[in-house]
Amino acid sequence: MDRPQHRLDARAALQFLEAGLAYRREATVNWDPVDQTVLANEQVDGEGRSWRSGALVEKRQLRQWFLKITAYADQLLDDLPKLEGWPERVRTMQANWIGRSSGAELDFAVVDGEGQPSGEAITVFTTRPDTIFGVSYVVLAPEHPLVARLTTADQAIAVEAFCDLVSRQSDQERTAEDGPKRGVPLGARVRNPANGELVPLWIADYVLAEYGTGAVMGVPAHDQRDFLFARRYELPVRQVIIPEGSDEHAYEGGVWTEPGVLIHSGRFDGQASSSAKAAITAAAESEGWGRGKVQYRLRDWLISRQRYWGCPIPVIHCNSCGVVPVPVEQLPVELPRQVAFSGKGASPLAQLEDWVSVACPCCGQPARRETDTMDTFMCSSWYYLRYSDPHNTALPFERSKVDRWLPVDQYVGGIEHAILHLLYSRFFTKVLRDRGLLGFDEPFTRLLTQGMVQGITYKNPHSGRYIAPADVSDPSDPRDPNTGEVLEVFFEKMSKSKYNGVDPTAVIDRYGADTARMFILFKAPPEKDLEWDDADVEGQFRFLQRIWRLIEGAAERGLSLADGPALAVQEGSDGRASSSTLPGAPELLRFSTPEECSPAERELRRAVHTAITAISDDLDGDYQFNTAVSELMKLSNAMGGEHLEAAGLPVAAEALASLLILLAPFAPHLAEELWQKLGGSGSVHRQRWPVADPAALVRDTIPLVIQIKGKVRGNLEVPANADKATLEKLALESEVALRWLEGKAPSRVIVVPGKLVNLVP
RNA sequence: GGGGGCAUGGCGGAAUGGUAGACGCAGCGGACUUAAAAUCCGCAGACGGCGACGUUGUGGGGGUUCAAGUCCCCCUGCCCCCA
Repeated sequence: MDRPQHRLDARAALQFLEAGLAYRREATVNWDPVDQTVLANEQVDGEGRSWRSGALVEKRQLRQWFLKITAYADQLLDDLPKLEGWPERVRTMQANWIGRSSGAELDFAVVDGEGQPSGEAITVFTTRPDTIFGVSYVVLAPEHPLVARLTTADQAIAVEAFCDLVSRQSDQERTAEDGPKRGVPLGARVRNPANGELVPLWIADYVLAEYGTGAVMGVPAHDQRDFLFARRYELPVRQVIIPEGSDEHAYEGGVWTEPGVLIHSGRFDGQASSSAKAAITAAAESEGWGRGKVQYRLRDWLISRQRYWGCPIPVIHCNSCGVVPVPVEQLPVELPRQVAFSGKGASPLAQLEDWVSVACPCCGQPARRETDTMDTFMCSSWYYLRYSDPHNTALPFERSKVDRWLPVDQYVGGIEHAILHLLYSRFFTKVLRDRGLLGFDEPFTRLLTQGMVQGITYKNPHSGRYIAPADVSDPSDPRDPNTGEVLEVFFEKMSKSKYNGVDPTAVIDRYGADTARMFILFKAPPEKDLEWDDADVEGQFRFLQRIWRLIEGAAERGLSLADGPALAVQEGSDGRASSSTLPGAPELLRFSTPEECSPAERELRRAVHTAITAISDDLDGDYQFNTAVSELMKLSNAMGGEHLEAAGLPVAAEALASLLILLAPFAPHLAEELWQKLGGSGSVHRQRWPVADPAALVRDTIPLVIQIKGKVRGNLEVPANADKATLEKLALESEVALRWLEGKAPSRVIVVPGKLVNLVP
């Protein structure tokens, strides 16, 4: 199957191989024993079952391909503050996902039955080296490579049974803080390097092989999970940190995880726990039993998939040359057409001997193709770069083109991509930058995480059944059509099983695309979930009809955009001649001086230019489409009734042209049609965006708010240009002030010009 | 358990520390109509008052300020992410 995208994806993948950022290793993976395939963590439910087969997922060790995203962990974390155009919460989620924590690796020597060193050591990772004197046991992950060797004969059966049990659990189950902590002792002991004590070695479900060193030190007095574990197995709990100013009985029977002061810690007694972390790490380094270590929660990215669909990882395995990249001229690796989908076994590709057998590109000896395909997130991590150079057949993209168009100014996606796609794309960008293929650090300058459309949902609280809205006869008193029970009503993500979906084509057939679009924009801010409400759709439709009647009425009265003085043939700033209205260019509008306008005209112009200001602002920077639509409504209200008729042709034409140009992005079809109806030249979508005329916004008088001790007590119409002293004088003389101050002079007067005067008695 | 976010009329939602509730939906009253729909005009947080107005009000409790939905602290509830 020839897939151009695969050739390009393969090229991208080779970049990682060449950079040394792709590797293969044994990994613990989720294995579905029924479907015989690997599952992603997200595809395993809370009970540890496959989302597809329902089988209990097992842990298996398999050789898989990884991309070394951890090599970029620091950059991915440290560059987050630069992403000022991203929502704070997405940045926080990425920072938490990367999870950089500073701590130490400490070595616990394994001892034999007589307490003598056996020559082996367990290295634990901890963020709390300050608590090492409180260690009462050391725990390995059941998958830890030393488990088998360190298990004593009398524990062997128990250990094997436990490992088998744990392999059936999901990571989430294993590490949940409120879940049971289970484990078994191996029989061996280790020596605490700080105080020489011998403590038992255990394995437990709450320690993961993939995190840190796969081993932790158990400090029950200062870690919640260690505490639960110790209590269950009656292991000692020794407090070594106490809250400052308290004694060692301060939290007996509980856990203290906050900072404090060290006790029972030899030469470190009395130190603050914060400084003891560094001091104990330094001691470990100088004495050779540990070292400072920065640990990440982020794991390398497992990209192997045992699927037919997908781009094959472009390498060939040769017995003498090792892993050899498929030469560029042989890309893409074409997928075979004759495939048996048994649904079982490894990748369907692995069963096709003809396809798998190939000559090594290096030495020509018989070799075998890689049969794993790549995770689909590989493609989505760089597709946007291709848009800068879509017709290039030689390269995925050319640097000059990608540097010209990228990074993406405004990216839009759901919050569900906060970690996966958005983190992978940032990783790709940094790698390709370091390979010299592009010249920027981040792929997306601004990010909008849009909300979901939710549908009205009816549910019978007793039976738990969902009821289709069509079956609810009276929405104001929703009842189950079968039983008559009162239904629960709420808005939820649309889903077939909940009968709460909305068919967009039905809405468009009935009201048109303009209504549907405006409803969506108006109903809620873009980043919020939106509750689909037919009554609101209807309301939006009414608004567009009002505009239609407004324009039609104007056209019937002979108003035209073609012959008003407001229209001037102008050359646009881009040099393209366009005969268009320039409603906002004050130098062109001779009628715009306040003296030449009637009071009604000035009022109308103020409404027009207020709308221009507000809508332009709403479309710039943070997108506030909902308030932009409400400004359109205000403008059309201000043009309704007698208001438009009372204005002369130039002002009326300016108002009409402005309304349609402002409306065009929201209701493009209607705006264009009405533009033609009014005799506008060209297309409404090719007009210059209006610029507000400051002179039109000026008022002679403004309502001044009079506050007495911060409470609004009245209004006063005052000259708009009055200075502070005048405003204070007017306020003090006002009827409101006389009534509330009862003749006494206020002790304090705050004047906010243009807004209010606050008189404090 | 940790981190993040949110909380405003009957509903969706507006409010650079400066008149809370813009705009809309639902509602109520009126006009038009034989009637209904559509349309147009008006009312509308709550409580009190015929009214002018007054009191109160942005989840709860404190604080900063002449002034707090907005800033700070504590609490409650809901949502998301991570364990």
